[in-house]
Amino acid sequence: MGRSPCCDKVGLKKGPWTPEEDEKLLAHIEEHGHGSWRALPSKAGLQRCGKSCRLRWTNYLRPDIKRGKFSLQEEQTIIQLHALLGNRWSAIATHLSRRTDNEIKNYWNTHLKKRLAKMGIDPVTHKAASGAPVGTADDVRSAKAAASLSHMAQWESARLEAEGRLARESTMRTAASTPTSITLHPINLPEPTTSPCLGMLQPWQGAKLDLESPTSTLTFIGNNNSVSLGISEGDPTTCKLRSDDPEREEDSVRKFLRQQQMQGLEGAERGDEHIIGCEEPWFQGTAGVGAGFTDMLHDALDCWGESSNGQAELSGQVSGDGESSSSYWSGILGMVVTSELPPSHPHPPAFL
DNA sequence: AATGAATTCAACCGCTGCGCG
DNA sequence: TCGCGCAGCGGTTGAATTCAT
Repeated sequence: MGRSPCCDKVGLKKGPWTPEEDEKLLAHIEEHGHGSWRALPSKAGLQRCGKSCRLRWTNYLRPDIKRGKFSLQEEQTIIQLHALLGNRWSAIATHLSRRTDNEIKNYWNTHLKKRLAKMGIDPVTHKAASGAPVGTADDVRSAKAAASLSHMAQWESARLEAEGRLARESTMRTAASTPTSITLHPINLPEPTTSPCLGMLQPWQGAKLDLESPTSTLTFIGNNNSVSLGISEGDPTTCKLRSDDPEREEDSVRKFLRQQQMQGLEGAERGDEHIIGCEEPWFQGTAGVGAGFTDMLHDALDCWGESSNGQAELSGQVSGDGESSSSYWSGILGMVVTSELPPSHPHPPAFL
């Protein structure tokens, strides 16, 4: 670090791009691809640094960019993903494939953050802000819903981390051309556990490992190794996939994720999968999670809205989407708000 | 109509992670 | 194994635009 910025080179232009520069960059990339960004400016005849060119391309010139107002669905997706991923804009952007990370970041900072704050939700933690009005039964219900959002976010975040790690490793191992889909082979799965700990994961079992997810490039090749999900003895709240052997450990995580997937598939066969108009194909696979979050978020926002000005603003934008709520996820929310959620599971699982 | 405040968003800056020699 | 160079990411800036008075 401490390296001097590439744009410090004398003679390199900074600031807004001119139409002529855009044209040059566009023409060059269309003809040759971007190749090495560092080498591109000289090849394209631009007095810019490669970094600037890359930024201009990815944030503005790329032909597949969707510009303009964000739809309600996109807003929901951003809020959900932000709850799960935090300020990882590029990761969020992969789920809104036609939006750039910069645009999403800007939109969050200028619109969504403020709106959540207005609703009494801390945009950082996605929990009810400390100063949020609480008192009525609805307020209490809202607070619980918000708390559950955060709780779910922790669990899901841990799962996504594990999934992402496996995806990276899997990608390195397979090193195949550019497979973007997962090949699932039938395997012998263990009976679903009745552990109270894993029972907590039931809500996520409706979420399949998505076949098109940009973050899910796993390729599961079936094998007959036994699954051993380590449950910490004496502490049912600690779900830990443990092993002394990294290989077995990875295998366990893989199978754990696959178990969730298979059960999700079973759910789909039963027809109890609900999808709320997610734009991205991959999202449909994980709609259980997304829709659930959406519903819960809506529910929480609705509750707050009844006692705040935020409702008017939000309701004005909510169309018929809310109609297609998931009974599955409503059930989860019901479990939460009626305090059936065991309070003894305060920690997300450690997918180590 | 003028002006200052607020908002938006393209672009920059600095840091991190990864691949390669 | 280590160091370098590169691409990519997230935070920040500031010019342009819109809004309020």
